[in-house]
Amino acid sequence: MLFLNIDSFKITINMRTREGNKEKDILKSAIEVFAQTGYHDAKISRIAENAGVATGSIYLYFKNKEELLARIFETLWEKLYCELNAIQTRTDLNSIEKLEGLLDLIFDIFTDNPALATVFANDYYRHTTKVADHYFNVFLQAGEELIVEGINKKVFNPNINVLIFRHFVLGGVSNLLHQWADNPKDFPLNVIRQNLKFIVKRGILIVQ
Amino acid sequence: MLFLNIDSFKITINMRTREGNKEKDILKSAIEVFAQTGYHDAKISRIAENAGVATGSIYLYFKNKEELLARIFETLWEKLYCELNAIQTRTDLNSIEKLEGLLDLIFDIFTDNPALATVFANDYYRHTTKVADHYFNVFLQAGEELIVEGINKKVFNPNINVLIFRHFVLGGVSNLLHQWADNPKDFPLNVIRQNLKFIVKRGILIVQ
Amino acid sequence: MLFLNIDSFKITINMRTREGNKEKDILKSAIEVFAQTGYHDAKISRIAENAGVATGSIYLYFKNKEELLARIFETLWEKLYCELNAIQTRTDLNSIEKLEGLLDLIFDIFTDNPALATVFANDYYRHTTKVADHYFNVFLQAGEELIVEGINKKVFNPNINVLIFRHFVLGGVSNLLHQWADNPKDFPLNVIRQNLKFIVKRGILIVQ
Amino acid sequence: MLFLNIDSFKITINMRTREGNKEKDILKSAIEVFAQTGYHDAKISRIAENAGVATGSIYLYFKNKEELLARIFETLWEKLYCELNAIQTRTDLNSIEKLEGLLDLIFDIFTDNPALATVFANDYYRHTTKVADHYFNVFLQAGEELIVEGINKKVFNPNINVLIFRHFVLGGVSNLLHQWADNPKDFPLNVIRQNLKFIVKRGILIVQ
DNA sequence: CATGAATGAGACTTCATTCAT
DNA sequence: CATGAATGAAGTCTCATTCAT
Repeated sequence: MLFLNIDSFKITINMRTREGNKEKDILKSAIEVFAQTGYHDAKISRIAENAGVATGSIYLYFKNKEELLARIFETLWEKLYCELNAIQTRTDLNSIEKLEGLLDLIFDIFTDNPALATVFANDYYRHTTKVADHYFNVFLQAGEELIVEGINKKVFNPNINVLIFRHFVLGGVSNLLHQWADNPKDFPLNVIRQNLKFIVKRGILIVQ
Repeated sequence: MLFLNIDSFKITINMRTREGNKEKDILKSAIEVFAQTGYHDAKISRIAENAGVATGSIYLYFKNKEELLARIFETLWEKLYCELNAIQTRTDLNSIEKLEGLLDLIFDIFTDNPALATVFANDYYRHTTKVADHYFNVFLQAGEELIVEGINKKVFNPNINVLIFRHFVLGGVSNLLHQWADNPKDFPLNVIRQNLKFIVKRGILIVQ
Repeated sequence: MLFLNIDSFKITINMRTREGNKEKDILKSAIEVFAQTGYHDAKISRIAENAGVATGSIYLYFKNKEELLARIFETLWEKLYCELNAIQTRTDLNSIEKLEGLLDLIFDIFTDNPALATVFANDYYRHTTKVADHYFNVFLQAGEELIVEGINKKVFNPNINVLIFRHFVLGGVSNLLHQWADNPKDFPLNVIRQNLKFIVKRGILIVQ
Repeated sequence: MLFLNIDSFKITINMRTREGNKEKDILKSAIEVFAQTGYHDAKISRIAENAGVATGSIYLYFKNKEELLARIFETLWEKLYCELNAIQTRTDLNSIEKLEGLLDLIFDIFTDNPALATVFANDYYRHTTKVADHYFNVFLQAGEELIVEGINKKVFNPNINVLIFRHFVLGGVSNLLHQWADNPKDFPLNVIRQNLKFIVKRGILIVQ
């Protein structure tokens, strides 16, 4: 009896917190609207409507419009960083496979949410915050380590500047995803992925 | 004496207005301000002040803010297209040299005007117009032709999707130039250029 | 044991709700918050938090924010009116003593609740209601009667316009209390009280 | 000829600056609207409409709504201070006449602009700024000096605390003007002025 | 009675664009 | 052609109030 009472009490408590996670709904909606119109032309009222909440509700979960964008990227980079770490610590993969894994990772994330690619390509650098940038750099540095490891193992070309390589590949991938998100029928994603890996690998591999 | 006074008075007044092409001054100023603040946060009044003209004068030369950005890129792509054509028609260069020439072309243009790289990376896709896009595509297609020619001459890998390659390289180059424009001390431009060529070539070349 | 547990559980729950009069808690809290921030900048949520109740609970006791302020003053004027009546009906006091008693009355009330002086000085006239104003006027008229009585008894100067005198003294007292509530260390309340009585009675001139 | 040219040049310049002083129009309108609705409920759009300008024009002359109120009082206190100084330096007036002159000064200013009295009574203390407060205190201290001078000349009672006297009289005067501004028909201003001077000087008691 | 998440109306402020001079 | 003061439309954000639990 006592347990039952306590349980029903807990249930009562939980019912007060929203069932459908409104915060996630808003973030999802914001990504879509940001992708469609760009950060500046995205109206809070439209994000709210698209999320199925009232305009004011946005401000229960986010301090302002800027934080909305920042949180999108914080979440994104954190997720990417965690999954990259999982790849990095695997011992059953060689450096080439790890690099391919990293590219797959990026493609998988953005395949699940194409709008994110558009928002990243158009609005990230202009509107990022210190916190979001921190997460971004942590992720990028983990990526760099993967390359450095490959260089040390004499699999990747040591003459390539890692920082430049990273910016080049990131820009290329981001642009490809951006174009794909805007016009997915022009080329299938798996074709992009294969071509990309080929270009990246043949570029970095030591040619015998 | 009287005339002289009046003349010198007029001259003083005239010195506030530029001798040269006011339209060019405005475009130059717009590129700078767009680069600094982004298209949306760029205020017409600041572009005018930076150009040494009155706010209203902008509208004597440009229909509106959007056209200002559009004209920047129309000019840019047109110039790139012309110079690429000059390369393309040369008979003393092989495909590899032509590809390198294209990359050099892009680097040279943006080296002369780093702000342009920032504006392109951040604001082009969101705010371009049909006309600007037309010039852009004409330039890109000329670039594609150069690649196709190389494939036909069995210099470039025929398995690579040219469209994907083009988007990848363009995104990569643009991101590199953007990073460099924001932070030119991180890596010298000639190092970027060399690395880039190496990555692009080793990626696309048929390995013997 | 089971019952005991349930009881103690309920008690724990109940301890979060106040034992005492929730309506009074809210009014007390409202006075504090109104004094701190002014009526307009006072947030209902802050009044609720400060009172130890939920935001929505305010509306169980008060129709809206306006009524909160109105009730504060209704209570105040009613109390002042009752106590003034007690003075007025005393036969052991002459007119001068009754006037002093009225001033003491006002000082005593606001000494107990300095925030009230600030709220009165800043927000009463702008946000009062008909009901609160009615109570206010009833109190003021009782004060006027006291003065008229003194005039009839040839103790107070008959040339003084009673209405003007009342507005002048009320304004002066209210401002003094307001300044004191904001900065109680500048001058002790009893000094204010003595000076005030003196000025009201004798003015500023040295009497020959 | 030269002079003529220069003159006509100046005229051209002056014609560009507005003829009707828009800044003053806006301040005048703001005082009216602030008096009618109070600072918080005064809408910028209504102040603009009332001033005969567009909403956005307000912001050409004032940083924001707060500065609008601050400038009203800065102007007011500065004017009062200057005129009080003129009185203070006169040698043909004794201390009593100077005190009366100060009260006349205040009455004259607010008679010209009754709304100002309402705004002062209701909104000054809550919304003043450091700058406005500085001007206010400079004026009040000049008033205090006048009283101290009277005390030194054995005309005013030395037992009266000057600070308390100042707050009392200021509060009383302000309340009287406020009541009068709201309801000017209840009592004519000259009656208020005479009664006030009498009470301030002589108090309420019949002097034997 | 009590709660506090959700609502949405409304105001301040910005800034691209205009137009009288 | 040139000017820059003036315009006014439109979006972000706040907060009193409600209502499902």
